[in-house]
Amino acid sequence: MQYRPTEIESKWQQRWAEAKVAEVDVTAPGEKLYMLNMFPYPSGDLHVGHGRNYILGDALYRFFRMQGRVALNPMGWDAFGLPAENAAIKRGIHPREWTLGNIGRMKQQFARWGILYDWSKELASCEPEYYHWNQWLFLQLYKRGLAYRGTAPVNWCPQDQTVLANEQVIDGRCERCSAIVEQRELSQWFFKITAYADRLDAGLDTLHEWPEKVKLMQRNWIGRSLGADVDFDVPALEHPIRIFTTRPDTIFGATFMVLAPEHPDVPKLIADHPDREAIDEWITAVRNQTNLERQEKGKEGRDTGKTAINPFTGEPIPIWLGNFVLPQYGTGAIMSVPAHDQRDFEFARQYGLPIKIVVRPASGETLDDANMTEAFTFKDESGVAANSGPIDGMPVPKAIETIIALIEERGIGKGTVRYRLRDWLISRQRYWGTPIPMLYCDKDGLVPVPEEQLPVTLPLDVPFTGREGNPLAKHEAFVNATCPQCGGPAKRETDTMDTFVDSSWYFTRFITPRDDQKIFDSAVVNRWLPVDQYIGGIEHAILHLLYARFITRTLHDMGLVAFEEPFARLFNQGMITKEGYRDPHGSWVPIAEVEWRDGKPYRGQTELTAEVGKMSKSRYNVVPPDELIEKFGADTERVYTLFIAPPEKEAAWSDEGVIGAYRFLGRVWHMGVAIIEALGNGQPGGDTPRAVLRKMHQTIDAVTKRVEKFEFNTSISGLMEYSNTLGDAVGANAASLRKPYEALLQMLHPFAPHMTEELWSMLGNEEFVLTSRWPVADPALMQEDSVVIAVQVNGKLRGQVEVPAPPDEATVFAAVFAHERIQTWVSGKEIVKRVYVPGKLVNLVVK
RNA sequence: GCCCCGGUGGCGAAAUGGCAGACGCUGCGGACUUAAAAUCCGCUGCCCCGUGAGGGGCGUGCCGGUUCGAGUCCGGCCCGGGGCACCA
Repeated sequence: MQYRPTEIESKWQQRWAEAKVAEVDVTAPGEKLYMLNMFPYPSGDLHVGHGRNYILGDALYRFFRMQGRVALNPMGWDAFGLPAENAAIKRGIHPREWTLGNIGRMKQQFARWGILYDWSKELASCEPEYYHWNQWLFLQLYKRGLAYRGTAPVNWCPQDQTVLANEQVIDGRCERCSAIVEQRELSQWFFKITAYADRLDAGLDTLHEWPEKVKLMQRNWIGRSLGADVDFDVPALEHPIRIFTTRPDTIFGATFMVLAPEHPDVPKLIADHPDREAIDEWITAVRNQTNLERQEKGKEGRDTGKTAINPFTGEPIPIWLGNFVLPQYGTGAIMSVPAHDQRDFEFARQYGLPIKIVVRPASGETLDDANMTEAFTFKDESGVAANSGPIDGMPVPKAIETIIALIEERGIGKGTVRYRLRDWLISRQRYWGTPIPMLYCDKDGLVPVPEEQLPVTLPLDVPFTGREGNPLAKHEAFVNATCPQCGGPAKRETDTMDTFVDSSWYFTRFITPRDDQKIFDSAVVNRWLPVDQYIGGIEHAILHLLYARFITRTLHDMGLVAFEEPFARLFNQGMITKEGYRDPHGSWVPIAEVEWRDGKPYRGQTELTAEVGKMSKSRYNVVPPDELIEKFGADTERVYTLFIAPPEKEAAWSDEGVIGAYRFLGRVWHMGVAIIEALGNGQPGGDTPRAVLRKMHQTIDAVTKRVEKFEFNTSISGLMEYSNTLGDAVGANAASLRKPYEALLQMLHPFAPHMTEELWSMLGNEEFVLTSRWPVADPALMQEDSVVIAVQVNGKLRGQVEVPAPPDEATVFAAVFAHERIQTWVSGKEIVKRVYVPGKLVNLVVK
């Protein structure tokens, strides 16, 4: 009987769907487990790289449900976003139609992979039933002052014709389309995530089951800095200028001050400057530069001709303007300590400003201040304050503490904490998103849409003409509304929300997705959340995961949820890459067009370069699952995908490697057929051989531990080993292997669910997915009959002896001395203490 | 520049401080076949000695340290990947 995966798989997929096996009653008793894969953007077709993500989640889900947990595994769609709108412009399909079509195809693909989702909980963020609550959430934040409209320099993507959040700008380019982002001064909607900076930072310490890497990235992004705000008197102004520094201990070395060109005091300071026009011109030029251009240009500055008084030395220091001082961070003004800050040092050298050393090495080593090539940055006890009056001789940390106390005493400033994090810009000048529920009334100004009027429905009948701004703004019926306060005419806000708003709370909605009275039921949500296991790509380390942590805290503060962290355990799977080919001009060559000559890739007469990279259509290196499943079955793809490498690692897809997984499943299949035949022949069962039983319990023990640790690759290799053991035994007495074989099927089920389900029923058992449990290892039966003891003398292997298990000391001694090649010996790790024989040190190592 | 994470056969990778390379791919040899595919069996880190059974040496990026014993722990380098980047 041949292994025919295709027939088996469609049969069971249909059966699982009909029986709704994954549907969960959220009020049912039992030990809950909330599994979640990050809900995908419905971009259309899924390739094997996407598959890794969902297969991994499904394997884990099946494992947990076999362990008796009430496991919820929902799936939905992050369905708003730019690609749908671009498709509409390019191909004349409505974004909604395009999105829903893609969702249909992706659902089919999930089914073909044998993935069990609770489809009764399905949601799509583009439907009014969902974005209604997105708008409701916005209003709650608005009420609490956490959503506000403000004017600020923002990132503008000229390609996508919209503003972007800081998190969506990568190396000065748009995350989505790679166009160079421009700075524009615009009035926009923000969420006040900075109000939660301290809690978002502190909360990271409680996330013990998150990858360190992700926590570190978030920590860097939030950028908590401890320091001090200090006022410097400025004779030319009526008020002092406040600076922020993380190194107040170096204040005696502050030899000049630098302001951002945007600093509010600048116009006054340069008002009577002889080169005022030139400086103004320079300021305008700097303001119009993108961050990228500023950095490329290097440091540039202008002297204002005015001075500030260093509050500790009492000396006047020049005030400069500098393009490297950021207006948005700190106070937009810095004290420059060129001796101990690299940027200040470079600036001082460039403009010939004085450098004064005020920290020296604790080691007593002297510093050569005449030939400095870089700043001496002592951040810890390795440095002590020098030339610094009251703090002279203090190690840096102590000096910081003391000087802050002095600053506060004198009333010229205070110790402060600053964050790099900036408010989350959530408005987008695009159509396909959640309308922001706000109105502009000539009389009442900015007016929120009353909750009972929600949802503000996104009109579907809009023209998609291309690049002339947001089509929503041209929809008269949408734009013109009535002011709920005065009853007069009002205009609707036409900006829509960043889709990251949609995804920052969807995990709470999955519990009660059809509730049309409220966003969710707090009691039920508090039972099911936090999510026990969250799975997704590392690309969301900052964006989605930070926003979700923020919004969850706001929900907590509204009294809607009891927890502050939405995801207890996080796992980031690695990408699947595939070799692709480029011609000498750099264009990608479809794999089908590559010819091989002397082991080298060619197209026509040109030799090609092989490259390994992310699968994408533009690279022509996508492996679609269809053919693969047609030929080998979804179980093979699942097993191969999990076996290929540790799941957190990037892995290169190998078409040859797939065959190994297929052969393995084939062997398991044929072994099963042989056992079933033997049982059917009335062959006496007989006792399972001890060695097989032992291997079974050892394997159960090992595989259980490995799956819990996400070590799917070694779980599968363990099962291969075990199956090889069974394969060797099957010739002797197949009928005696029923139990050990069933254990193999049980452990293999999360990886190859269809085949194991089929064999399970061929063995006459009840439906697997509904009844079977994960096997439990018996430690007593794992014990070996004998133990091999390696005898080492001075680290060299001298021989081996075998004694019955468990080994006792006397037997080991006797056996070792009886061994012809061993005259002396000593200690091992587990049984014996170390023993010294005259002149030699010998070890016993228990294996 | 700062901060992380890696470096083991031809390839993907295993290895609570205890016989490095499990498991799989590739390759080679064989069985089956008219033939091929598929399948099954054997070998497969490198070098040397031996006709053979077998034996010996070297091996986890480099240098050093701890230890009876190091891929694993410690110190210093080299190389690769990732994150942040005028954040004061």
